[in-house]
Amino acid sequence: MIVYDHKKIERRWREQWARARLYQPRIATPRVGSAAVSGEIATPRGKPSNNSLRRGKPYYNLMMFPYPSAEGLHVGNMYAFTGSDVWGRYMRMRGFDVFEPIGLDGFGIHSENYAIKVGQHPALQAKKSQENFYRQLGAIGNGFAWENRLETYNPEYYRWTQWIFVQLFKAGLAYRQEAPVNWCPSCKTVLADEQVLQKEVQKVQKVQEVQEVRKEILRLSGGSRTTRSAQDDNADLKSVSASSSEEGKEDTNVQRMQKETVGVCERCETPVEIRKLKQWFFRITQYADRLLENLAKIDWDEKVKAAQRNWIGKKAGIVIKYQIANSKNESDYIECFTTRPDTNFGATFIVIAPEHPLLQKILRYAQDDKQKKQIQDYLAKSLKKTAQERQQEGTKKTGVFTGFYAVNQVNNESLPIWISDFVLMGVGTGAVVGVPGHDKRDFEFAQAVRLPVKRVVVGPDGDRSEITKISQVQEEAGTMVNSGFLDGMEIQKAITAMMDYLEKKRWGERTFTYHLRDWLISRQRYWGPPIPMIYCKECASKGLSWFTSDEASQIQANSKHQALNSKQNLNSNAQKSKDLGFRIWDLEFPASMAGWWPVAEEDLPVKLPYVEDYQPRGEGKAPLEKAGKEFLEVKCPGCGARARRETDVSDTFLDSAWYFLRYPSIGGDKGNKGDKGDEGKELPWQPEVTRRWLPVDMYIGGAEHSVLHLLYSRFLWMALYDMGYFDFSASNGARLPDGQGPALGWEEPFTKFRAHGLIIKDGAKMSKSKGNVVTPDEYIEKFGADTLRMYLMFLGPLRQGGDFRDTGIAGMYRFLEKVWRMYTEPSEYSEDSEDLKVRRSEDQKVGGSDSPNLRLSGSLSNPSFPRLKYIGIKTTPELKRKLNWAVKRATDGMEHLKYNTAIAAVMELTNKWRQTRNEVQEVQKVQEVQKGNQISDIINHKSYRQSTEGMESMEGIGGKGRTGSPSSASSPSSAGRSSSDHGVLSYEDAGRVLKLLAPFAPHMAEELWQRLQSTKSTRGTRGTRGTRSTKSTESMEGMESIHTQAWPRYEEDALKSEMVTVVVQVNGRVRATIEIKNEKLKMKNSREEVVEEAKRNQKVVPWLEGKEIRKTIWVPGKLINFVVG
RNA sequence: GCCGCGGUGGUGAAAUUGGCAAACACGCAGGUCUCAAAAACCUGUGAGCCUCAUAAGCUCUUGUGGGUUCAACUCCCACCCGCGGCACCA
Repeated sequence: MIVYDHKKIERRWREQWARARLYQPRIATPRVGSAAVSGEIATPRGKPSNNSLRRGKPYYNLMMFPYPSAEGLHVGNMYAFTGSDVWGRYMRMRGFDVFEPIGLDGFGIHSENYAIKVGQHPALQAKKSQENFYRQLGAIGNGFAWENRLETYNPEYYRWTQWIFVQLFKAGLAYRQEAPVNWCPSCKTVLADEQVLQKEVQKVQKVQEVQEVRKEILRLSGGSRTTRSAQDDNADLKSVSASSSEEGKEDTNVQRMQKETVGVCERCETPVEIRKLKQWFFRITQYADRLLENLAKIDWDEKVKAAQRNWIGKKAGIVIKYQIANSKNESDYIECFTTRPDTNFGATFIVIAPEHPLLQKILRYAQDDKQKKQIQDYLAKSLKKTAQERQQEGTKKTGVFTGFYAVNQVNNESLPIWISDFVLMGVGTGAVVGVPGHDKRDFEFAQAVRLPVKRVVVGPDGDRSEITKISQVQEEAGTMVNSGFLDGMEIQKAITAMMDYLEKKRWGERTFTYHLRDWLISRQRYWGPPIPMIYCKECASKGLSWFTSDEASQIQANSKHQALNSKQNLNSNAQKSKDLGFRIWDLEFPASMAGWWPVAEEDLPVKLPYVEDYQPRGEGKAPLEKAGKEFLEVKCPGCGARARRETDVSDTFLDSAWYFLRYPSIGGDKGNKGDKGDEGKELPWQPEVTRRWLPVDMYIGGAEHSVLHLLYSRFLWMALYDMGYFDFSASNGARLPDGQGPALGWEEPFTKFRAHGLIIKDGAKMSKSKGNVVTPDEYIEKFGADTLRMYLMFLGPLRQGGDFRDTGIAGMYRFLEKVWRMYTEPSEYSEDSEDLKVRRSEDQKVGGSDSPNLRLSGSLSNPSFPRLKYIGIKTTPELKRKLNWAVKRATDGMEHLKYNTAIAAVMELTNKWRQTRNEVQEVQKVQEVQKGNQISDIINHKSYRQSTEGMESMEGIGGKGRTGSPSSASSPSSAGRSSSDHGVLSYEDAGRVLKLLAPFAPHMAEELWQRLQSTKSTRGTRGTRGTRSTKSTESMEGMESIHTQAWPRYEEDALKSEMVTVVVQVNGRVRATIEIKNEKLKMKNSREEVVEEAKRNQKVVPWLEGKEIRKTIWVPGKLINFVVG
């Protein structure tokens, strides 16, 4: 017997596949007369093969590329890649020309930090990592299109990353601004909002804070009735403390419970600080609405869509203007955004953020020096605080009165204007109208600084009393009171009524707020693409920039930026654009852009210079500041004066936001070059190729990129689309599975997205600190990639992840060994029966003709024909049915990414196959013994008779096999033909089983498939194309890979057994099962007959005895339920 | 607090349209083979009860409590727990 040598097999096939370019799809549209069209190698040229799937429609199967930052890939990565590859292989077998590219996201902080850690220059480290990662990625046996790989640090790639930056700049979607930004003191760089995580930390409270909390507890427990002074509170506290015997307990309790959340760096978990720096931003907020609305139309995991909705955070509300009371100037007003204008009659104050622009005026006009000093002190204190400190203070409110009042025009009341750092400038308008009666946060502030509380809503509890406790603050539901024209209305109705009223009076304007902020691009780091911008002092002093150039006005004149220029794309973010000094839709000159010029497209890439001292310095200075004159000094593209390059590099997420666009256009006869666009300009992608392959059909990746990568990619795609860089209009909806284009008119880059789950190890999360990171290498070495793939996919649904345990993988190896044996184990019965000898000679006469009889008889003329134990000429009917069942279940499992069920189906099938074979063997043994003289005994043997009956009517899939007896697993009814048939599954069907296995265990499936094919070809049976040698397992020449074969089909009819099991219930409880003939169900009175049979059933009778059957439920072919009383 | 996903044997899990809960595995137990072990193969394996025992049978069981239905892991209502996202968001 041949041993299953996984190492040899896997190495061999990986080489063969590469040589045959099996996984290189036909990237370009086929050209007439072209001999060497990519991906056509495996098919004999000029001879179209109906078995060839290489002409299928394009299918772009994308997996998130890895960042090669650490020691290598672990089994978690392996899990994800395999999951994606299984899908790709399945789609290939479904007839698509599948493109499954791979690359490395090697630029960026991940890789740089790792390089710093191991003390290696990032450029050198990248080479090492690249080698290691590609080796690992090769070892897992995925069907990658290796010729199309890319690395983000390759100048040929980042040339185009920079190109994209330039395009966004020219479209007004990139801008530079001083802004408070998240600063990681450890990574010494700024972070996008998305890169700051909220982390809960345990914090032991200081005594002072404990007292604050205790005060609150006293209030909550009803200790105080009315708003009181701090002195009162203290007095109260003392007396209670003195009388309380449980004081100590309470203290520790408070200490234990205290938890805080801090913003930390996504990579190193260092608490983030806030700094003000001049930075480049991408105007993603301009796309907030489209990014939000399109979510409803794309086929993505709900989880990911929800995360994006949360992140975009659109809320409807109204901006209300409050006039400053003691100012005659009409432009002196405060704008407050609120979602709850219904409570406006309950407003008792206004609070503004310490960064609010109005404060400049307030300080200028403030009369009282003492108050001015107070304000300045407070501002100094709170502006010094980091966001982290502001947040850590939690619900503890502080504030200072400005001395100014605003007018609430709905009731002409004066609202004192306060400053507090709980109000954030970045949220809404940076000013809040305080309704302490119906907002818990406002209530806390009112209590802290002793402002009045007014009730305007009566909640469902009916409480109409004065609001003195936070538990009385009604936020959600109720009826309006003390609110003039709103009285008696439910709050929802009142919101609308008040909005209508305010808009009519022109005191307010309906609008939306968004949580989404513009995308911060600048990084003061080394390992990234230099931002391709040039700053010219000369131009700056004259107020010149690219936006004043001829090119800019040309673009403005015949703008392609349709969507950006159209009114309908404006939203409340227009407000923010205005604040920045320019609007993109009319390309008004932006003041902050003075002196800035993009590097000309033909001068790209701006190569990252080699800098010895690449480590981040902090203080907002980039390592490239040390790059030397050759890099830093450059001629101004505008005036020709000496100018300076930007030294920041761009965010890693920009590298990965467009890589899927690049993949198809790499390689082939184009090499790594771009292509001429419609206007003769070079583009990062070949328009024809892009039309053919994009958008991505299936994207699989981690849920951790729900907002970062996936949102940025969508934004970039939309922006480029709006700029007119993709033209799908004339193309190819036809390439999609159902001949439909995406519902969105190609506005989205990823038609389908699925998030894979995570792999844990023995119940614990894998992490370097725990030292339980599992690398695939050792398992591939020991068990092979096929076993590891199978094991990982069998753990559970792909979206769910699973727990990696060593015992489980050994079990999977056993399974594959079993399968191996079934395809290689020779039959122990070498003697031919008389019957077979006769047929043999007949076959020899027929020779190689295409007689259909050949299939049934099988030519045994070649002495090398391996006679296998488990594979023969015919498939027994019961196995045929099981095969159909398994195909159905496996197909279903594939479609829903529940690979575990697909594998289980194949397992069941092979179990059945072996079991059936064992039963046949029993018969054969009997025959061997009784050979010749006791034939009649054999013929009378029950199972032999049954099986021959079955064989006669069986023909191909969907054949009307019959077992002639109730099918129960233990009876030997499924025994195949006697000794003339050495096996119970036909060669065709054995091939079908391999096909089901092929996506999971691609190497073994290929090996066994080729063995099976060579066997067939030496037998001279049908299915041979071209000449095949018995050496074909050594070479793919002239062979067709199993991976381009059609996925098996199943026939509904073939699933039906002769006998059907009907469950008999009494009052919903199973009491018996009865077997009836399938045919019986088709008869007119089948119901009556089956019900009668059920009633007579021995096991059912006692349950019906003496009871009246009130109702009988009949689910045809499945179940009977007697309802008795 | 809001949004999303989930909760089924000792473990990973399965259950298609509301129709036999626990398929397929892992683990465990027993057996065959063996001087022995490993491997391989076979058998058993949700819990409880009845029974001398066997055969068979009965009851219970899908986070909790209700409901709809002849019938609920599946649908509805309320709640609990876990994971993930957002959050002094106005």
